[in-house]
Amino acid sequence: MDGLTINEAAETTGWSPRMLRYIERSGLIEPRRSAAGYRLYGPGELQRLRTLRELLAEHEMSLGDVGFALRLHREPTLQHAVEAWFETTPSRPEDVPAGDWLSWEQTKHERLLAAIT
Amino acid sequence: MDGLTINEAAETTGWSPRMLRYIERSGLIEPRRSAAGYRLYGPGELQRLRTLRELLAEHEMSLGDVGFALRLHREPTLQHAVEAWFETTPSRPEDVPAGDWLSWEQTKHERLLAAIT
DNA sequence: TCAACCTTGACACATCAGTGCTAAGGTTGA
DNA sequence: TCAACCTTAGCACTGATGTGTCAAGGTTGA
Repeated sequence: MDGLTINEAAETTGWSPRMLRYIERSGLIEPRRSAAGYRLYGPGELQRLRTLRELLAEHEMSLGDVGFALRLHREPTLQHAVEAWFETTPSRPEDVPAGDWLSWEQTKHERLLAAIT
Repeated sequence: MDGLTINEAAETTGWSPRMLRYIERSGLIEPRRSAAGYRLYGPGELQRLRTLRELLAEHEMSLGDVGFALRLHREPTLQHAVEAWFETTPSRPEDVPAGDWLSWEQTKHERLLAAIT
């Protein structure tokens, strides 16, 4: 059975066995299994587990954040959508002649009317 | 007072006023303020608010996720750290002569001993 | 002036993330 | 064989997210 079992991996990485299972369910690090279903952690997994701890500690982020970064990494569509949102400039009153966009956005009363309709 | 007030912005974007304040505290969209401190949403903010809703709905993600993506966008250091973690290959037993890494990782008993010491 | 709006602060509640622990049952190796 | 390990499932608790609502007090505009 080459590879460390969950308790051994926990010992050498500093995570608790409980968290190793949780990290696995989060899709971050999925060790292979022995014939009987035991988790077997190889050197690669152990390294990823150790650096994962540093990553979280040094950059004030959560497992969920890493999980999302992984999604961005694997889903180009998602990455593009998010970047497109960033491109939506925070404010550009020049796009529309001054004072004009407000009328386009409708006046308060017209909007209320529209809401009722 | 050019710009929509919070309730007006809520009406046209579909968010509740409560959520607009929440989104602001999350650092996602921060409207400018009038002299008296009223939030004033311009066309840019309104657009971002609308597209934000679509982004969340269409990609099964949370405001926290967008916030983290924004951090990645603004902190190259963080982005590099995360990418470096992804590079840590999920498993590469070839790096070390077969059966060797296990001894390097110490045997179970040696590790237990080390743990006590 | 005064109704209708705005502000911040706080209570409340559901859901999820993170984490520990126990239970019931299978695996392993000296 | 049997102690020591593994598995999944589930209860439980803290803290954060997401969201509503109410209170006390300032702003605005007809």
